[in-house]
Parts: sequence; structure tokens; C-alpha cells
Amino acid sequence: MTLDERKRQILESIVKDYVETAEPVGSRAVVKKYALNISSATVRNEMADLEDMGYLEQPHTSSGRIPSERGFRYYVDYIMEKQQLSNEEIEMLDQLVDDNEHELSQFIGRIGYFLSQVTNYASFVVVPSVKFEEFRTIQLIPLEKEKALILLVTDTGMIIHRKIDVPPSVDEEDLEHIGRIFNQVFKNKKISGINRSDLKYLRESLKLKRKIVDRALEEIDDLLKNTNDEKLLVSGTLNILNEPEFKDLDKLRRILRLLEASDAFKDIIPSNLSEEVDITIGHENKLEDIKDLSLVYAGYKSYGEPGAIGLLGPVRMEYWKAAGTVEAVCRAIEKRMKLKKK
Amino acid sequence: MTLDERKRQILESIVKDYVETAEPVGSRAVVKKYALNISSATVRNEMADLEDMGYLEQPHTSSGRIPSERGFRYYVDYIMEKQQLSNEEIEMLDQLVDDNEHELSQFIGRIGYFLSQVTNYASFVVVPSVKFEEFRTIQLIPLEKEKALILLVTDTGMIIHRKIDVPPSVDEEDLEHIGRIFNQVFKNKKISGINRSDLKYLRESLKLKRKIVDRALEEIDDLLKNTNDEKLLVSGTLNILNEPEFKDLDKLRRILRLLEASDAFKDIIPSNLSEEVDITIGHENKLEDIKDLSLVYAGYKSYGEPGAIGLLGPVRMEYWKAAGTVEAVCRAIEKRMKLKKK
DNA sequence: GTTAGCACTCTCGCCAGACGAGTGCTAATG
DNA sequence: CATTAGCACTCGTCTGGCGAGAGTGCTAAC
Repeated sequence: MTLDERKRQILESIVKDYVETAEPVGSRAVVKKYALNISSATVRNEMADLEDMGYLEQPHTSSGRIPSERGFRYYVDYIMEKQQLSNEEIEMLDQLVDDNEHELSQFIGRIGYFLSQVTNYASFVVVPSVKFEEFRTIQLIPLEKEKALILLVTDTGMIIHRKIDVPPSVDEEDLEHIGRIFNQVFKNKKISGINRSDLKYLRESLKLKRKIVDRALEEIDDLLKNTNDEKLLVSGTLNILNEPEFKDLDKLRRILRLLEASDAFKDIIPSNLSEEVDITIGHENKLEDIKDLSLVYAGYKSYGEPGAIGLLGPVRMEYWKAAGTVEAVCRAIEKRMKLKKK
Repeated sequence: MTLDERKRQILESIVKDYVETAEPVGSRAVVKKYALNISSATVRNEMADLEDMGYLEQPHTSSGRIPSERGFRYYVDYIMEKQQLSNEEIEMLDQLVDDNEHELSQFIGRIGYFLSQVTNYASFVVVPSVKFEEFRTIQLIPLEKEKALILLVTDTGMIIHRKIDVPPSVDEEDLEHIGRIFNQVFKNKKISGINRSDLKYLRESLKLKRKIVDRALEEIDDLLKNTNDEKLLVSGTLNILNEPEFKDLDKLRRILRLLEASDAFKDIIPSNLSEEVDITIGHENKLEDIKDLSLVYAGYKSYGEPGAIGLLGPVRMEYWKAAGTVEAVCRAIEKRMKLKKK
């Protein structure tokens, strides 16, 4: 598994050059561009060795070499150093973290956008369902005739709402009264802390309005269930248009479709998420459609729930830049989480 | 300007065939496919005439003809009949209209999605800023330490909110008190109806907390300003990948970029919106980037404010289907608006 | 072990020729 | 006089061959 220093240098040169140009790299190019003190013939010998070992491959007998997926894997594991963000980029990121006005999920969305902008790949973010702790307030707000809005605010500042029908027998004043009682019961309660006696109390205080109370409870239950699913945000999908490997329209279409259908997309994200940057290359991915794409991703925690953030690009990807940026972005999310807590 | 019956039939045949196959149409094909009782030679003569008049053009001297933009224009103006929705489609649309749970803007979003699904073109919807009439409620909800949520609900069921900082001198009880007073002043008031004396009353009732009151007012003002911009929703952008005219990657990229950047996109929508379906073909569009696309669109009213909805496709577009669907969808929106009002 | 040199391979772009779809024109027809 | 059959002609596309160029592998010399 270990390569001598020169082979590593040559492999690195080929990776860098191929990522940049998307063309097979010849022995002369390696010597010239990276100013090694050896002749092209030597490089040729080494390249032949590297090919035997499976790190390089030749599209045709008489062309230069390109790194195989295994070659990229070796590069990523043993040679690559993550590239730090530029000062400018660091500043942009800091600004995102400091802007405290927006909700966490919005912040994470912006982080995703940042990621795709800086790297020129498609980014994805899995925002975990916010398992909030307590209700902060619950309200019933009359709208047009026979309609009202159920509105919940959680301690995390998330707002959940739904419009419901109100029986004609319940007038605005009733609604207000019911809302007050609801709020009394739920306010600052943990979700798990709502017990039978609370519900009983609720029903008894409002027994004349049993119908509307039950309806509201039902809706609240439903709302809590439905807001529980994690969200997937994707941005920068059009970046893949720039990659020459996707000049094939059919391939392109498949990938863009995939990126648009978040359901399918979720399957591609590996489940063993650590907080370290992880990389899967080409056929290491399980899903057929992305066998010629690579993922660079990492996990993070949002209120204790695991989320994921990462990049999707061609196998011929600037892994150093991608990994560096994903790492920086993860640290930024952590920083933000701490900021929130204090 | 008027063509005799036979020329119109031939033009129509060529349009239909070309839209279907994206290939130049030959004289024989016209006769065969559309079972006209004339020979191909006659058709050739007629086609030559139509070309002289500018309704057809020949990509190369020895190929069939394709409709020119002028030809499409003639077809759309004088020949086309809008194709009605299928029963199945009508049912889907009715279901959308009847589902009363969601907010109007969400409904319109779904309508846009429906439009793109049914026609296989990219759809756009301009949702006008909802100039709501009255505040239904206004609340201040304490969150973590020194943070609170300003929450407005309008009579249209729209919810606007923002997190603000609270000076440490203001505790939770104060906040609740302030919220109540705010609500008292604003509740069921028209925006325009909030006058100096209201504000004066507000300030005086809470003069000890002047700082937080001013801050809140400022934020409310800002919120109202910022939620005032109309939204643009685009869906089905990937449908254009199916059109053979966009196999040119560069063209494709430009268009997809355009569709993603809503700012630029707004410019393409003509401003003289009637409630009739309108069509602009190719170079009739002002914006350079869509000179080889066509628009099929119509205006509608949402709470009296003008919005727009339409389709974007290649010049070689199924105008009959597109126009029929846009029309149906507009009627659906109208229907929904009436439903709301009663 | 490294390097210079050389024959060899394979791709790519270019060109010529065959093919075929479709036209325009002419002359014949009702 | 409109319509039609027939035919020569045009032009795009497909195919195969050819030369140039890039890059290799191998051999022999250092």
C-alpha cells in the first residue's frame, strides 16, 4: 500500500493536472509542469508501475494516464491536505455565523448556498427535524368566518401553523377563550410532559365546546407529526453543467432529476456520519445513478439531532478544496450552535 | 393576410408535424400524415407560396420546411384552437381548488407545479405581494433570554414574524404586557388606519419601556416593507432538457441560469397583462436570452392585485395544449378566489 | 537506476464519395 | 388553368481512408 516518495509525487501531479484539465496526463506534462528533476522516460516507467498497481488507467494505449478511482482514493487518504479557506471566504463565513436574525434552519440553508458558491459543486444539507422541547405559546386566531388559525411557537423559535374550520356555533369570543385555556395548559410544557390529566382538564374546562377542542387537538397532533421530517436543501445544482464529463445530455438529465427529487437524494447520503469530513468516490457510492460522482460530506449536530452537509461533484473533483470547505463550514455550524445556547 | 383554406390546412399540418418531430417537414409527409386529397407536387407549390409569404422557411435548399416564427404567429392567431384539459386533468385541478387547508400562496405554488406537469414545459407564477387589509393579531412571544418573537397575523391568514433582541431590563411579564397593549392597538385595524393618536397612545401607555416599543415598531415597519415584494415561483425547469433544440449545452446553461435567477426572470414577463391568454413567440420577446423561446401566459387577480402565470417553452411548442392549460388554470384561480371570499 | 532515441499505437480532424430525402421545374393531363 | 407525374438537381449526412500529433513501451547506452 505504501508508495515511495517519487511515486506519490507523480500520482499527486497527475491528479492535480487531470482535475484541472480533464485530459489524460502525459509523462512530459508531469515533468514540465511540476518541475521534477527526472526525465519523462523515468516518469513513464513509474507511471507504468502505478498503472500495474491500479492507481492509474489509460483510456487508450497511446494516450496519457488518468487517475483511477483507486488512485483518487489513495490520493485522498495518504497525500491530500485539505485546503484552507481564503481570508475573504473566512470573512464571508463569519458574517453568516454572526447574523443572528434568522432562524437556525435558514442559517443552515445559507451555509449550503455558501458551500456551493465557494466550491462550484452542488451542495446538500440535511436539516434534521427540530425536536423542540417546549411549547412557548399556542394560539387560536380567528380569520374569516368559520376559519381560524392554530399557531404554535416552540422554544426554538419555530413557528408551526394550520388553518382549521370552526363550527358556526363557536363565535370569536369563544375562540379567544378556548385559545387562552389551551395556552394555559400547553405553555412552557414539554411535549412529552403533556399528560392525561392536562387533557382531561382541557376537556372539562371547555366541555361545552367539545367538538372544536377535539378538532384542535387532532390538528395539533397531526402538525407535530408532519413537521417532524427532516428537510433536504440542495443548491448549486447547475454547477455540474460546467463539468465536461457531463456533456452527455442523458447523464446530465439523470443527475439533475436526482438532485431535484429530494426523496431519492436522501438515499445517497451514507448513514454512518461522523463529524469528520468523509469522502466517497465514484463506485464506492451505492446508488447506481451517482457511480460517476463523488461525495464530500460530514455530519453535524443541531440541538442534538444529527444532520449532514456536503458536496456532490464529479470524480474528477478538487477534493482538497471541497474537503477544506466542508470542514470549515462544519466548524461554523458548531460555532453558531454554541452562540445560540448561551 | 388571409390564406385560403388549403394553405391554412397545409400550414397547420406542418406546424403540428414539426412540433411533434422537431424535423423539417417534407411535402410527401404532409400528404401522407394528414390524408389530404392532393398530390405532393401541389403541396410543394403551396409550400413555396407560403415560404414567399414568410410563413415557412427552409433550413437548407433540399430539406423540408419548418414554420417560421411568423408562421407560428399566424397559426396561433388564426388557426389554433385551445385544447381542453382531459377529464383526468380537470379532476386534478378541481382537487387543488377544493383543498382549502393551505394558504393562497401555497395554492398558487401548486397550480404552478400542476401547469408544468401537465404540459411538460417550465411554468412560472408571479404571486403578487399580498396587500392585506387588517391585522388580525399581533404578539410578542418571549424565546430564549433577551430574545423575543414579533408575530403578525393578517386577515388573509398570512403570518409574518421576526426575532428581535430584548433589553435585559425587560422581563417576560413586561413583554407580555407590552404585547397585549400592542394587540389592543393594532387588532383588526387597517394598516392605513393606524394614525398618530394610536401611536401616541401606545407610547404613553408604555412610556417606561420606550426603548423596546420603538424597537418593535421599527421592526414591524421593516417587516411590512420587506414582505411587500412579489414572489416568483418557477417549476419544471428540467422539462426543457427534453427539447432537442437545447442539446447545445451553452444555450441550455444560459436558460437554466436565467430560470434560477428570479430577478432576471421577472424582466421577461410582459407588463400589459390581460386576463386572456397571451402568447409571445421567439423574437417577439424582448430579452435576448429567450429569443428562441416562447411564452404562453395570462394575468390574474389575487385580492385585487395583479399576478401572472404562464409557461416557457421552445418556439416549437404545443401552443394549443399550453394555451388551453393556462386558460383552465386561470379559471381555477378565479374560482378559488371566489370560494375564499364568501 | 536513469535516460535518450525510436518505432509503434491510437485518436482526431479532414476530405472525398455514396446515399437519400426533398425540392423546383417542366411537360402532360383533365 | 389548376393539378399532377416525372426527373434532374441540391445539399446534408454517413462512411472510410489518410496524415498529423501526442504519447507510449522498449532497447540500448550511460
